[in-house]
Amino acid sequence: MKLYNTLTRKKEEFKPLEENKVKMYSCGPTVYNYFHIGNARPFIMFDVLRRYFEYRGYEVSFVQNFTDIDDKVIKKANEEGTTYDVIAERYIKEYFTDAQGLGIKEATVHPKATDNIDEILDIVKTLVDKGHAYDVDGDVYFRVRSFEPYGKLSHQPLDELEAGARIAVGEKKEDPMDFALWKAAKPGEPSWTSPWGEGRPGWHIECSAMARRYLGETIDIHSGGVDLCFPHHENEIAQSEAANGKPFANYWLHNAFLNIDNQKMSKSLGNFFTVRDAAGVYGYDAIRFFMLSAHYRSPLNYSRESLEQAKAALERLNTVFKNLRFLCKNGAEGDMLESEQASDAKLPALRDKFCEAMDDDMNTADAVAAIFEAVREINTCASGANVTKAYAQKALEFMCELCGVLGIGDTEEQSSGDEAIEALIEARQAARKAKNFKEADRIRDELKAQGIVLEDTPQGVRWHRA
RNA sequence: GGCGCUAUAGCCAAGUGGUAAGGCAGAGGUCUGCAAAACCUCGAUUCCCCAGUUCAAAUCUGGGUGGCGCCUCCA
Repeated sequence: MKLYNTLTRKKEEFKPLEENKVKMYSCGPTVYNYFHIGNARPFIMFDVLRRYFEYRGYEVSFVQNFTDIDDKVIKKANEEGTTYDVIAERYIKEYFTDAQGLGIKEATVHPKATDNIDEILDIVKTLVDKGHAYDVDGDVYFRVRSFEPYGKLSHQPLDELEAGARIAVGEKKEDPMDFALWKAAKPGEPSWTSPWGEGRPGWHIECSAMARRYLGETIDIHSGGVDLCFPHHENEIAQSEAANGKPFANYWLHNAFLNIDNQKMSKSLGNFFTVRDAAGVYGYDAIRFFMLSAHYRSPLNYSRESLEQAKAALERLNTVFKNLRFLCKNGAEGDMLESEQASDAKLPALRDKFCEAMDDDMNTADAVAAIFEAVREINTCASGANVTKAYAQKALEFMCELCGVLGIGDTEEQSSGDEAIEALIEARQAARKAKNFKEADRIRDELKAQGIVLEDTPQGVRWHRA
């Protein structure tokens, strides 16, 4: 599998540290609100990467943190007259609600920054001891000039960065580029005891600490949004490598931004959407499908039209699942027909196409295309009057396999039994048999009013909720 | 100023040296009592513009134009 590595700016063959194992760390949300549609992109895309590794037989350790202490969390707590941990717990819960809706699997570990203060302090102490950090009035800063490779991820020469850096009034740093590892407590703020007095961790250090604690000093893959490349990820590298004396992550993956109507999402432009809101309009599954329709490193534009197109495409996909499940119950008994064997024999090539796409830096757009080629093949074959259960079963397994990797489509069967509906369908069938189409259509309309859509097939009546 | 990304049919979007995937929308047809779903057919002689390299370029090079991002604790 090839992955584009921001560190080298090249697609590279993925080679794990340990055979058949992958250690991944992905930057998670700051829990002070519902997460927004832009946050959803890395969550979904790196979930797909994780699923694909698992599909290919890797044992994946996937860590995604919750930033539960930071200015925004504290601000929200103050606004509500409560404490940071109440806010954090609430939005961690809400994260899981949205993540589950979007089909994002739980990480192996979802650590919180505040559960890792000891690990954080351990790294800060090491950095101070080694001369990479210094304390001023209870703050501790990382001395960027002491880490020679600084800038290797964002490919920015330090002097150029420095030219753009803003020096705040009352700045205590030795150098404008230095960043906070530990912040002295301000009155009324939550704090923890440290060798430099009461305080709380800076933002960047938590990821270095949690990655090391749960995955080790060197990990395979670190991922996140492209905006985190600098300074967040650059700083993580500086902290981890200066402290541990080892490479931090072998592969750095960054997803491109999600724009809203071709503009950057921002509160001031009024184009800020939470996943919760968007899901209410289009459904979680359409949002996920939409994300997969483009390559993760290409900018993607969120618009009403795009989401509606995604929803329509997903319906086509889900119709296949409905049809195949129906045929598994109502199809013909016996061995596959010759035409079905021929169709079945075409599927492995499409699986290969799917994998080739995924192997090429996780090209989900191409992978989805391969799935739709399979959809056409299966629909064509499964449209006759003599479709066998055997073929429907094999086709369904194939679809579940590929769609399962991407986490799209109705790969799980929905329970649908409803006697009242079945009775009406029977009555309509009797009317149709008697050529009483007026009555048959009346019953169909009656069901339609209840959101039940009927479809007549050679194998009988198939129905689903609209 | 520094570092990058991007421009493909009405729309979304792959393809990055060998003659344009897939989806949505649209038109016609088949099937159906009528529907629905599905299937078939139709759509870029062409990939922002100009020049160049090559037997061959959407794909490489140079120039231009448009859009966007990072360099401010934003995924």
